[in-house]
Amino acid sequence: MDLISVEKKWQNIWEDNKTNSFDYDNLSKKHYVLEMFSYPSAAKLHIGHWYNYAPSDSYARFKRMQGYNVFQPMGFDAFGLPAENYAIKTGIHPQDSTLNNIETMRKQLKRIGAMFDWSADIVTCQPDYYKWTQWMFLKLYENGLAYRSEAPVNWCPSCNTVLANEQVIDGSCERCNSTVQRKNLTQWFFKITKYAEELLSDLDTLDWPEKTKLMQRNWIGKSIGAEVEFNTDYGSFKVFTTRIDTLFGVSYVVLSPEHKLVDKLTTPQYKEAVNSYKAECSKINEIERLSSAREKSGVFCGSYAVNPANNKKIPIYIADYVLVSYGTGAVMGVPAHDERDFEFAKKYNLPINRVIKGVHGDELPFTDYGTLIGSGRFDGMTSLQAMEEIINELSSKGCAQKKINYRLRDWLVSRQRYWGAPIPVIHCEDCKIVPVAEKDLPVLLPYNVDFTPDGKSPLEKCHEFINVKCPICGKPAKRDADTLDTFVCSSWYFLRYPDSKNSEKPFDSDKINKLLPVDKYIGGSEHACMHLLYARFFTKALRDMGYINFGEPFTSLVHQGIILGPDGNRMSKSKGNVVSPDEYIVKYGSDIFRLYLMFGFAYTEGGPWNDEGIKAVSRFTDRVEKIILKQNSNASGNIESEKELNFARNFAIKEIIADMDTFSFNTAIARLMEYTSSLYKYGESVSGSFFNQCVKDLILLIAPLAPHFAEELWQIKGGKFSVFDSGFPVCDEKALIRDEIEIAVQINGKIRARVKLQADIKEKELKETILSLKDISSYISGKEIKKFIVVKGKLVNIVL
RNA sequence: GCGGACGUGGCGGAAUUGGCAGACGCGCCAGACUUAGGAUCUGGUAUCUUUGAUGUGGGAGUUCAAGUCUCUUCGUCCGCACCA
Repeated sequence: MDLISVEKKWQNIWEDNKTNSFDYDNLSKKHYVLEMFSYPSAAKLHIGHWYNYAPSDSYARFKRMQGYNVFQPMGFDAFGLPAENYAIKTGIHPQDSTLNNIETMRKQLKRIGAMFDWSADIVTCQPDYYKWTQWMFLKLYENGLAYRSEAPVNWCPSCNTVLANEQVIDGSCERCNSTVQRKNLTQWFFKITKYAEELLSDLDTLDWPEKTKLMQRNWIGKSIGAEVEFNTDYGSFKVFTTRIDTLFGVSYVVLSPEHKLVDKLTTPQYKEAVNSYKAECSKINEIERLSSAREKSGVFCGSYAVNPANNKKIPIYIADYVLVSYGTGAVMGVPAHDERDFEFAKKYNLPINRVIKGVHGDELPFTDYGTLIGSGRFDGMTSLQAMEEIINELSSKGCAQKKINYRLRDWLVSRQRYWGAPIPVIHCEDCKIVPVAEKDLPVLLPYNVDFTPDGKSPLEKCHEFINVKCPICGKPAKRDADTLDTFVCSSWYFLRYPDSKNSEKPFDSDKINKLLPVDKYIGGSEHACMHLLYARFFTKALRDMGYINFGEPFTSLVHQGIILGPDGNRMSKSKGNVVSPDEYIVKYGSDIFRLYLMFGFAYTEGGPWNDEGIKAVSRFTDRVEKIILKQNSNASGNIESEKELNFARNFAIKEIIADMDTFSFNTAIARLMEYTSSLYKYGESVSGSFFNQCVKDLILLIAPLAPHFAEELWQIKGGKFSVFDSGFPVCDEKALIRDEIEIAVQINGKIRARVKLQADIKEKELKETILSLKDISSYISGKEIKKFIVVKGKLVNIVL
């Protein structure tokens, strides 16, 4: 079969017949299948896109054949840094390069032959989409979920620009190699932490990979503890601790270098040392700062604090292993019972006071729970009792309280860049922050801007954009010059698809409530903690605002693996190991390529590219085609053969259904190969009518996996268009019942014999039969049988 | 460093979730057909000192039974909040 022309033929027929358009009037059996949308940073689809989309489409087609009304849209996540960097390098405007890339990618996506409903297409960089991204911002702001605060950015002093983390290589700017510094800017945040608890607890309701849920749990990082207030001569500060039972062992406290009180607490004598330490810290990133392999460093600030438990004066240090962004930005140092504090105390000769005793183990630091010592009236209590009691006593004095902390931080959404959705806010000297009115959306991103990096947000330099009249007082005012993180665009796109052309609202709530949540979401696991968490946050926020009636966007989630280069490394231009799908599509056609992607890898694992197996898949479709086109005019058939073939057929149906539901495409294809072999083996000895039924099922079974190929064969065999509206085969369980089954016989766990027995044999009879076997009785003679374990229908184990 | 995963023949991978390790395929070997074969078909293929024994990165443990569970160790990969 000339697959290339067959594919073109059916793609046209499907498009003309609107075969893949979603039926909005039949939502009772809807199935929303969503793949993470494409990011058009390069003009071409790479193997990663194919690997994400083609197998997912096979799943979607399978569900459709099972009678579901499948909605499978596609779009483009079109804002972002790479397009802007490309523009800085080449002078080609991000909008031009992006829209061009999208055009090419759309054509290539169509050649996959996936059943994307292109009428629902969205492009996030177009005003009719980002208008509603801005609307989301306004709604979050109205509901107290967006606020401004200072936050550090990576600043390159030589390029005069803010750098993304990815542009910082070993603390230096990727372009000019200068040392990157941290600089505080006032920026917008979304209050995702308000939903920390729900984001955590609702994970239990989701059909997601356990590892992904675990990663999100750890990312949210709930810890239950207490806040304790320490007084100083210059004001008080709080520390967060999960081990308030060790409070009597505190020998110092540490503030993070960015803590608000640092300057106040630093005495003139120590000013110089503290300032130079702070300057050093601003050059190191957080991952390095938290590394426990790095030697701890810190500096005394000259002041002392009072431990509220025992009124002891303890020194206050500034150290970079404490982060402002977590807890209170201050910790109490208990060297005897914490690894990091222990190291720090040894380095700076601070006292190490043991206050917890364990059952065994005298070595310090001792980080387990135990019994209190040296803690006044709390001596003798267990750690757990003491936590309770110490909090009670201190909270009555007003200097401690129970506190739950999350590692999760609020989401910083401001970007000092051009290629993103403008933040719909106006800054007026008198009226302060003025959100743009909904009727004035979208705030259009101007085309003519200078986005070369020179210290200012590109939009700030665009006068016709930045200068406006204040909508309240009419005085000259300025727009916010920053744009939104592209993760904001992708946090709600799944809500837009079902109503993508709505110009009145982001979506129609009734429609969305019927079509969502997404039933199956497929995309890379690298999104486990960010995109997937942000999308969940948006969903919950929109629910609480009353726009939708569900709280989780993605009921079920699957991660595809990564296809690596033939050398086992990630594909990259610089490594020269990029494999392009195009050459294979031209040579074999898209169905063969799709089949190979599904057969050659474990879907969730991926692995190094190797095209040896693609021939095998091609050979397989040839075999399928030949057997399907074979004539069998037998009036009647051999009963044994028909029974065997019927078993093979129904076994394949049953297994393939289970495999398709779990994205286990490689085993589904293996079962199809077995079934095809059975057709070769028994095809000539069965009746013509039975053979035709079997062949028809083969076409239906292969249809989701090789859609054009199957549609063509279906037509040749006289089937009614389309094969995808012809139903998926259903397993006849009766055909799977066998009269005889093989039982493995183990002695002390080792296989010594196999016997064929009647399937319905009674246990007593089975035992007798097995013990009388020649192979077995020789092992047993003269020994006592301690146990006789029967695993029904599989094996027995005789323990001597 | 922290968090998460993975490790099975020469290779890609399977294993009903604790029950016959290596399904299916590639490669290789042998045979058939053929003027011819990098086509097609059939059979074989974990290893070894082969009446048996060993074997799922290494070491220990739980169990009648471990690729699967526990501990430990080595190696590889992903994420770490401004790449998306």
